[in-house]
Amino acid sequence: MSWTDERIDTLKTMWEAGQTASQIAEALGGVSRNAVIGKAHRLGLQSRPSPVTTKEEARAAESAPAAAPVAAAPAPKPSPAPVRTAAPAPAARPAPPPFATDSTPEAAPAASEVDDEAEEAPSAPPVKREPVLRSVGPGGFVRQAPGEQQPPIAPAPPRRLVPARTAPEFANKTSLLDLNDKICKWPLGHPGEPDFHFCGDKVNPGFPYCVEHCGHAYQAQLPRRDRRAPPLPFGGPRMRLG
DNA sequence: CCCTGATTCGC
DNA sequence: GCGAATCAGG
Repeated sequence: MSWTDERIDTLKTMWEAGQTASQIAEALGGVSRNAVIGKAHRLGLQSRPSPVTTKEEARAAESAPAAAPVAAAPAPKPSPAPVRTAAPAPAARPAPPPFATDSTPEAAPAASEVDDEAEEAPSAPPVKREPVLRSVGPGGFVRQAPGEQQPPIAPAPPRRLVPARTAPEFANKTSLLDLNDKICKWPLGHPGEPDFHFCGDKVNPGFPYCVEHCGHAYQAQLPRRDRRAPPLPFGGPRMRLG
């Protein structure tokens, strides 16, 4: 695999969004985590919150919160003081429903409301996590262990980078940057359009999609005579424009 | 052990 | 430029 502009763009975006190198490598495919890191550095995307802290940083982080902030004894060595911009928290972000209740009434013409869907469970302890389930997909597809085989490129590849700016009405929807191993990556809409997003439901464990979309992605073979023309979910192979 | 990113260095 | 190997912290 080579670093096409497209892939580089994906790398940049995901890297800046706080996705880990492993996640980026997996999303890109065909490259290792190291390759992603190496490329990121070569691109100058250097140094995000790294688990590895230098001794300088460690001391700074240690003394800073404790000591009075006014002290500010300028260290002889310019410690970068890495500012943790924003709050990445890439992994744990299930479904932030800070719905913009105010008015943004322009687009989303046929958007049925979902706000009555508000989460209940006022004090429900979210203790139960996926207990190594082995499920059988709805389409009758054969369940495979996650490591056994790469999932086939089922629907339109989520490769196509989402424009960084998504219409605010869909800001709470699952964007490329929200993708992780626990949520359904089934694309909805078309890349490049403002309402393009991903399903975002909880995945069928071991699969990149939720149970419902696994049923779309993995379909048991039918006898040929019973088979109809394939649905071509996204218009078939991408056309090259220009 | 697992994970993470950083760095090196042969290609 | 690339990325495996290696390093080093969590």
